[in-house]
Amino acid sequence: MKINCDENTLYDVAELFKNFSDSTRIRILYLLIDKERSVSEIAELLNMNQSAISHQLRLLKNSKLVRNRREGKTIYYSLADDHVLNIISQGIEHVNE
Amino acid sequence: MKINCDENTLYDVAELFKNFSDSTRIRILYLLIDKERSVSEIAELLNMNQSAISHQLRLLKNSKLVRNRREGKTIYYSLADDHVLNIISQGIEHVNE
DNA sequence: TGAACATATGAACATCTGTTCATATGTATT
DNA sequence: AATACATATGAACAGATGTTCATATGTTCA
Repeated sequence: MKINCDENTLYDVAELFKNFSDSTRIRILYLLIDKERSVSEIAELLNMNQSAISHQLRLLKNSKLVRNRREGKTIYYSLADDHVLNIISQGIEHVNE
Repeated sequence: MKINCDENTLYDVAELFKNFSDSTRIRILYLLIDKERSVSEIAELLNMNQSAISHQLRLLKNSKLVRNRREGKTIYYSLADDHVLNIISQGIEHVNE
């Protein structure tokens, strides 16, 4: 495999992986592989408070790894694209060896 | 793609990605894609001091992402396996879109 | 053995990060 | 409009992280 990229790209890559480097965020992303979920649902599943989840979702949103949509009072988050899934599954593969 | 893993695995995955989430470390890894390199060579290429590089190499070594071998006074580091390359190139791909 | 060189290591420090708490914003219902 | 509910946000705090400095370790060669 041939790779070529400049230094700025590598900074961006580091930023990208930062999203996956925290257990809360990666567990959130993992939950979203299944289906879209509301903030409170995620909070409950991870047994964490709503604010913590909300803060992390904002980071993921800013990095364009998740999207959201409002339905009444509830906001549903979902994965932005397949890349996210691919990155996570590659990580899981690496760990399971 | 179907994924199934337990919570502990996700913690490990977060640990794995932590290695790629710092620009110094990812630039080190990127340099090692080419070929093995000594600590001082890496330090010079990244324009950083030897100690900083050495500390980061230790982290990468502990995570088994790099290996090293001694040749006289010099210690050469290289990527541990293709996974590392795969993860980086996937990150670059994602960023270049 | 002593000097020179390459790397590793521990302590100290500043910065970054994740969580909590309190509260604000936005929506639905009465 | 008032209340209840879901989410977002800012401040504060503790703990983690990355770099630097000083120095230790390990190797080679004279």
